[in-house]
Amino acid sequence: MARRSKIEAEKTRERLLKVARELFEAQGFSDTKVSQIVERAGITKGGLFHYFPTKEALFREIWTQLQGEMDAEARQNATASRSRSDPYAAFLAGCQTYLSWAARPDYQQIVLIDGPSVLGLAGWYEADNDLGRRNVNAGIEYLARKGIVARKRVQPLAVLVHNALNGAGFAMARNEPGVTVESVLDAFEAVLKSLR
Amino acid sequence: MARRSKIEAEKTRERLLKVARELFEAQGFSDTKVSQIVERAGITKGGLFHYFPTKEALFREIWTQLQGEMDAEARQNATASRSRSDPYAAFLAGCQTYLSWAARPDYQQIVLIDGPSVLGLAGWYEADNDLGRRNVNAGIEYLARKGIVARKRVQPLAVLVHNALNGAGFAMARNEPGVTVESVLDAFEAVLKSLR
DNA sequence: TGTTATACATACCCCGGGTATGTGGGAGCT
DNA sequence: AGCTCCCACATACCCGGGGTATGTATAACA
Repeated sequence: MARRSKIEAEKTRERLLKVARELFEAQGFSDTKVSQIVERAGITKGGLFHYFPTKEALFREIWTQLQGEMDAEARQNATASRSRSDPYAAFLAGCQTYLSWAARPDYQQIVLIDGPSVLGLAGWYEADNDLGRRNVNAGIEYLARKGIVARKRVQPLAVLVHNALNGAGFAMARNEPGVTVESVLDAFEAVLKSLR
Repeated sequence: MARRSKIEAEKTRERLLKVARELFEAQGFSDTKVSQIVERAGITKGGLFHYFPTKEALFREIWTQLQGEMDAEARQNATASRSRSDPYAAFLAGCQTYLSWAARPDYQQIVLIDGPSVLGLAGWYEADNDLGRRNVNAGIEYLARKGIVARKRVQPLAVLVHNALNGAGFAMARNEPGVTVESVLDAFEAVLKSLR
């Protein structure tokens, strides 16, 4: 076999991303072998390494892709309809979106579990700061402007809230009794309300 | 070389644990090679695999060891002096201990970063439930008995609080402006106080 | 003191990520 | 149309690293 058209090539690349994402989700990064990926994609190792320099680079692109999807949805929900005029509602909407993503198995395995170990603490944090936490920061900032929380507590509170949501996803994945998207969001709102 | 005395053997095993722990902390699990460990420990691969069936088993023991140390300190601080008569103070003391551990580089790399990816979500959660979260659960339970929080919110709140503390350690490691053990604990207490 | 069990050492296997190189056909130019 | 170049893969190979099979000398116990 030899060279394909540019359209075919783009399809191959997308097929690699799709197949790898499925495998990474199901088996984790280290248990997913390059041979498995290329087999399912219908090509050979040479093809994969033509598009991605390393297996880690492939993972990184999938990681970014997932985060991007989540961010897009969070932005959309946060600025939707009635939330537009109510910053607090926008904040809650963003949190809810984030929470529902943190409950997804693919998001957990790829972003939350393998992400830190594959990308390293620095790399993971760098990208995560730009996405998940921006919404949280905006929400806390709003509470500070309203005088509900002290300004000096904005940063630590944002950290606490962001990670509280992150970890809640794991608990939901385990089907812990009494821990669902609804109950967590309910408890979360109760805490925020008590702040007001 | 051949068989050593039991005392020597125990020292060898402890040396392996000590050296591996240092390497796991500095380089992470996957970047730490068995050859590195045995070289620093002054033996060969045969020796290591005599004590530990796999590299992962070695990691698991170190993971458990670290969690045990943290748990011991948390228990001690939670039941110390004046905290003994005040369950709320005991709860806070336990949280503070946990927070200070979550800020430690070794705890972060081994328990928080590599733990989930090496041990898997199930294994990590299983052990973590028995340790870090027991204290948090006890604290929230106490607040529920006092009627401060609704009983149905005990589980989700415990999840939120536990993970909020977990993630705060990462933020501190990054030297984020305004995020220290003191400021986080201050913000954390503010939230709890508003609940009362 | 003889026997056994044990604490390692030595040599090896094999899987998996990555590389070096080949090749055949599509795209552009004339 | 035909020639050339380049590119999308295929093939073959390397090598590092986890794990194993086996050997061996000595401590421990009878």
